[in-house]
Amino acid sequence: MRFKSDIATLCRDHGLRLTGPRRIIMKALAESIDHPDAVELHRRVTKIDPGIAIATVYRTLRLLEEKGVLERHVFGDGPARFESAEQEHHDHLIDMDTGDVIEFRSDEIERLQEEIARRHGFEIVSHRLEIYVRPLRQPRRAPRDERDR
Amino acid sequence: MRFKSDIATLCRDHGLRLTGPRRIIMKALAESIDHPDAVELHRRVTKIDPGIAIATVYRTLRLLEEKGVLERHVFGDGPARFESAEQEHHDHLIDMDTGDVIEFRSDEIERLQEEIARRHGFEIVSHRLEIYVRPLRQPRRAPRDERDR
DNA sequence: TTAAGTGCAAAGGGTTTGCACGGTC
DNA sequence: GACCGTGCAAACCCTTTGCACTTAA
Repeated sequence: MRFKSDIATLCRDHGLRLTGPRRIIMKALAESIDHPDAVELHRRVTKIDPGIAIATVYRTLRLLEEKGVLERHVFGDGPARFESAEQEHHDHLIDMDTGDVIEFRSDEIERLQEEIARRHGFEIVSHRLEIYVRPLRQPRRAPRDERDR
Repeated sequence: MRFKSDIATLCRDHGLRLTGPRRIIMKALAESIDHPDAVELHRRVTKIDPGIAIATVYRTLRLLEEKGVLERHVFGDGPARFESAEQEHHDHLIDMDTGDVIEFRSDEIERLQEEIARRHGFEIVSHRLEIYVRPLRQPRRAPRDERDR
């Protein structure tokens, strides 16, 4: 997860004290390449400092969300998952087999949404587009031992 | 909420017993023009029979969802809200001022989603598009019969 | 020094479930 | 008469919160 600036700067800029737990939690976020939920993140930080309470993880996540540093997503009926808000807007493909999240962006879809909202007399505050998917079976040649059956 | 058939038929077709609570809950659903959640639905049915437990409402909703009669939606981080699954697929505009839900459909967006999923090597299982909106100050409301396609 | 941050445990909201009783088929 | 459905209360999961203690600034 990429942030605009380093952790100390991020805290200073938002009026947050740079505490031990905070540093570890934000470092774990920065090193995440996925979209972890609070429990998973807590698992990661307690490997470094087992004393960190899950309440602190929840508080830090909420705080960073309020400051606009993180974005919160709820896929299906699962727990909230987080990603950096400091990147271009995008939507998500969710691989239902693995839970993996793939980011994508479609200007065309964005434009159509604007148009639909306007046509109904609204302006968009935010939106959420999630496509729940399964891997396509690759068309493949049958291996030798599967032929001629 | 419109169902394909009457309540008795709906139950029989899905192997469900037509009990008193069930009849009242399904009648309340049929008469709903909005997208109620379990608590709101419970409020409505207890006006007719105050003895109906909220657990029964939850069980009935889950059952009907599993049978493919209802669709479950979670808007924002609110409670699950339900609508008939026996209608054409559509997406939702959510008026953030009132909580009202407006249905819309865009074949163009559907097509683009298919394209995106395929390009990433996936097939779509389901998707969810929610546009959170606020009324424009000089609203130009779409006529009732105007379509998005 | 002192307000912000923390750990812990308890509480919260929405939803599900175990149990014994009651009603439908 | 089976067995499904129900009411009730307790349990559940994820998340927040009250409290007393600790710590960064």
